[in-house]
Amino acid sequence: MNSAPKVPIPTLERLATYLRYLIDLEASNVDTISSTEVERQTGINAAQFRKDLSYFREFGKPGVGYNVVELQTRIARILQIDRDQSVIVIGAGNLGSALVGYPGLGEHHFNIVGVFDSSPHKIGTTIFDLDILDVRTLKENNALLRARIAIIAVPASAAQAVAENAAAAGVRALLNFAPIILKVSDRVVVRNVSFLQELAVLSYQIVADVRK
Amino acid sequence: MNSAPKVPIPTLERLATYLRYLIDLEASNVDTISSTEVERQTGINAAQFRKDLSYFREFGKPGVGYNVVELQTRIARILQIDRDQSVIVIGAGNLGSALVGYPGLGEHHFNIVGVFDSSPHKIGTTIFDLDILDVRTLKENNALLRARIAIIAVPASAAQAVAENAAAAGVRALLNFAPIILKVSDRVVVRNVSFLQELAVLSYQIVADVRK
DNA sequence: TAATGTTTGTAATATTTTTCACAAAGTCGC
DNA sequence: GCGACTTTGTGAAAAATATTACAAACATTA
Repeated sequence: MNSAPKVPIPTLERLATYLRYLIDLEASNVDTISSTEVERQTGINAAQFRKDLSYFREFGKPGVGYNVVELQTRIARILQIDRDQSVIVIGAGNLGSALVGYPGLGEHHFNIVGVFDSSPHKIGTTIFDLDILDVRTLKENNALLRARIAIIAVPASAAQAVAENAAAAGVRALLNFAPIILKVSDRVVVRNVSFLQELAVLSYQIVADVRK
Repeated sequence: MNSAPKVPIPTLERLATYLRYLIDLEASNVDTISSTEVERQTGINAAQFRKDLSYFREFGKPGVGYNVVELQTRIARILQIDRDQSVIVIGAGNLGSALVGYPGLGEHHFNIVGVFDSSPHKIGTTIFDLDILDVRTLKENNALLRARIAIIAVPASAAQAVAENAAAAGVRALLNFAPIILKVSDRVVVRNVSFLQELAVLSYQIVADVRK
């Protein structure tokens, strides 16, 4: 399906960073930007920026730089966030709730269309205008909701089962907040976010006295 | 200060993963584990595991494997999470609040000792038994709290200023949730968590049809 | 104790990612 | 239009990270 030379994950991560930055630039009425200026403002090497973009044909004009609006549009299209995407959140605890209420998601076309939980105390109640649904009805509900991205914000003990149910319900991508390595089919992509891992690395770095 | 051969960041990240896994193993009364078995259960290459550990002298016994409790203890010490660490949370919105209430942190010796916000509606109120303090008093308060790690959960527009204040207040490490690249002194280490970035990468990967 | 099997630690190799360096393309002032 | 700049896009080099492969260490069985 995808015959393009494969794009490194770090490049994709940086594309998202560039996009944020370009949105700010547009708001400041800057219409052109050079890779050198990107480096000055983001700390990301200018050649890195150019190489990242080079995975997707030409963007810039020699001697001038990049058109802010055009680059923004193209990166958004590459990342598929130029259109609305349905996302479901599984787990309506503190973290799940915070994510449902995070306005940044909607601003970037990630529309949360469903929230699921297993607790009878939560099912049927509402959170940020969304009904909390029974996680046991995930498959039936997602047949209608058609979300391809799920955010897993349940305890570690429930995460693997939830991941499998999500996959069976047609979900193709998981953003996993549970501190566990999920085993899923090749058809499903996973990214993990672990606060503890991040804190642990910082904790080490403080004493290791790493310099930039 | 640190003359040890420098440890790759990916290795540190994996150490945190191993630690979680070892805690589970101990709970299941497993007392010895081999690198092959680690690979089978976590998907992390066995040699990778051994190499990661090799940055910190020997751990295992040829022909046998690794003692679960001992390895756990040593990794915890390496990551400095064998002792209590004070952490402050700046920003008491949905996300900041969720973090304050996240029990996993305390379980791993990350003790949240202070929560700060700028909103007069929040200052003086309580969240999970902690008073919300005025972010303008960060420096004075941290002189007492002595946290070296701060979690930044404020809007992007406030994050840079907050980071600078935290650094001035003696904070040495920042876990930044704001979608912005912080500019801080060499003495401060930063790690960024961006939900949008994670979702954007997933969003790309769904259509790029990446296989493992 | 010897033979067999398992597992570690690491040197060597391979792969991935980043950075360098420069030709080609474009701008600007005169 | 010409010369002096600026900036892109990308091969080539460098650096970082992951994997392979294997000698050495230890266990186990007989």
